[in-house]
Amino acid sequence: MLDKQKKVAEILEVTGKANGVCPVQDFLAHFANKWSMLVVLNLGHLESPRFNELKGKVVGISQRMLTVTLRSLERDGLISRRLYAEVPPRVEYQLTPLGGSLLDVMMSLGDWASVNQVEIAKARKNFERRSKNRMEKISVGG
Amino acid sequence: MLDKQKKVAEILEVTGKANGVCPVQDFLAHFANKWSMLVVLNLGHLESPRFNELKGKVVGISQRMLTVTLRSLERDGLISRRLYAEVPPRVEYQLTPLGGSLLDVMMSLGDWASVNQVEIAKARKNFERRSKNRMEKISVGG
DNA sequence: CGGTATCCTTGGAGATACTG
DNA sequence: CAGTATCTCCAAGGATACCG
Repeated sequence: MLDKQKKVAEILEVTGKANGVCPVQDFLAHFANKWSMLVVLNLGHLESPRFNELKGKVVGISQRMLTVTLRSLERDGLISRRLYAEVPPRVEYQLTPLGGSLLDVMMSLGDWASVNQVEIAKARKNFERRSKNRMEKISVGG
Repeated sequence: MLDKQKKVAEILEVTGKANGVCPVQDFLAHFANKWSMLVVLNLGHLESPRFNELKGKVVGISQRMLTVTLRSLERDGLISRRLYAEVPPRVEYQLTPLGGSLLDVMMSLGDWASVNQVEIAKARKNFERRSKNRMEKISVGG
């Protein structure tokens, strides 16, 4: 319990210092966009998929966003890109070991989200109800 | 190893179905903003801090964004808010058990980020170098 | 097939001023 | 002290058309 607090303190310690950025914050700034983690998950599932194969799996992504996302992940060393000099060209993507390690973290995050999504939804409903009551008191005359 | 693939498959399975959203995706959509996780971390570190105390710790946050962030976390049941009817008013925030469980996940994410930030930075430098070479070939005549 | 290039929209977030 | 209320800006992301 107190170990936990201490560990949090360590993580936050960096944050205050000159130019120090919280690792969690830093992570989110880079990877917490609409598609990156979905692509990582799909690459953990498929084996060396091609561009359009991936596009088919990542439901709703546009060609542009898939390109942007893949470049960004490649840039950070999470995925590798292999271009085969054929006509028409073939490009395959796969997770690097680094990307694979991130996949583990994402899975425990996925676990947490799966387990607790009901409780969160419940909390949200409760919160709505409470604020609605306040509204009703105000708008009785409407 | 194959267990891992299978688990990823489960997480992604929801995604394809009608109105199904990937838990990871869902998580990010709600919590992956600029301040939420920083606030959660700070609440894991401090004990029942007051509004301005928190504002002092979360470096760079504005009054507005702290309010917005706290409301959102409260709405999702991750933190609780206690208002003491004093003059001037005193408000204290703390993590709920749900929020505490999220803190654990964030800490393993923080671990990953801390351990791998060097490798990521290196990968990024490498990537820049490679694209710069391409640029130089193009702009020789400039 | 696997991308770029371009234009456009939207909402997250900052700055500032005011309040119970 | 602990917030609201506005206004504003910018960059993430979508739509569409073209390219090696």
